[in-house]
Amino acid sequence: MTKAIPERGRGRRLPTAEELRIWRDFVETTEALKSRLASRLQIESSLSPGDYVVLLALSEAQDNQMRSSELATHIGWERSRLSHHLGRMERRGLIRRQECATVPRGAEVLLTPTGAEAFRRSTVPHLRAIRELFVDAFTPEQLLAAGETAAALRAHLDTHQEE
Amino acid sequence: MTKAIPERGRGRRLPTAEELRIWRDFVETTEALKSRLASRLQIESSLSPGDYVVLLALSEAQDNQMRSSELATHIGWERSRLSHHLGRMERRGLIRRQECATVPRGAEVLLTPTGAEAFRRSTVPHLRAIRELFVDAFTPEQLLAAGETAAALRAHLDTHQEE
DNA sequence: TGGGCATAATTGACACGTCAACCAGGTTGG
DNA sequence: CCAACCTGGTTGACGTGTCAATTATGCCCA
Repeated sequence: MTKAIPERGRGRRLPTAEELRIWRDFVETTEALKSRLASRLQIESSLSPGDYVVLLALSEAQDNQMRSSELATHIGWERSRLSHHLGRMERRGLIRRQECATVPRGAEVLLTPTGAEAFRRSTVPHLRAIRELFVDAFTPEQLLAAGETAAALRAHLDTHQEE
Repeated sequence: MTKAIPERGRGRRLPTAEELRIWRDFVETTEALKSRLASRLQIESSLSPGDYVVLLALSEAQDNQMRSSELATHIGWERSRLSHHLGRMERRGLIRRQECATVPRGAEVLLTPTGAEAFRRSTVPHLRAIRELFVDAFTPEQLLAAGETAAALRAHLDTHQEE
């Protein structure tokens, strides 16, 4: 059945002009959204999106601290990326790293008072920006549709892992 | 009418948990999509997404060349970003820059045979990847919905320029 | 006992982006 | 005339991300 068109089946088909237009619109727009939010966060709180996710995770963690690789899996980052980022955050006094008592060679990442305060001050403006730039872009139905778009995409990407 | 709830009108409302969930899903997924496509392009053609858009623009340009700042506005990049990127592409022999005859202080960017060939070899695999990773994630209706999501978002971002 | 292995994390090299500063060459107005 | 500005473009500094290599530590087992 799927072989009805022998040499040009689904596996070889290229996107139509319309599909490509949607694709371009989609990437460009999400790109713009990301950068607008990043710049708001930077201006209002002197934090990058990366800083924010790290601070958020630590704020919600037991004792405001977490093992480095747990943190990495929790926020879905590669260890090396996290390591670089923690280095920069440590320089700015937002977090601290110390030897982990229980795990050999483990590093405990912990929120400093400075970091906790920076996060606390950033949340409301950041959430407001998310509402203004993202949520308010849609009607309630459109927002649900956006959620379903994301869900479909995610499911597809998850099942089609790189071989 | 919009003042029905005096002190907590639209201007102050924060996203609900559900809105936030959708938001996070949306950014994370688009992020993953972008990186998956970039890595396919890299593996299959040794090009970055940036390379691709530059090469695409030049391929479609008159005589395979374009003034630097025209190119920048055409693909929607800042001049400085383009300048840096062209430097890297020039090092790899994909493009060349030369003085512009007509415009004082103008730089003409032109496709080299190497660049043209690299682009030619990259298109089909790249389009295929777009179909596999993006288009095939959706039913036709979902794809349209994704297009409308992008359109609504873009319209919103355009009208709400940074003040 | 002493290789090999696995795990946890860091490091270095390099691509990419942004921001601000800078460098030409006009044009323009006091 | 020349200073003030505008345009086109580059540069440097720095934050960010990926990949591959490296370091440190414990474990397993021949």
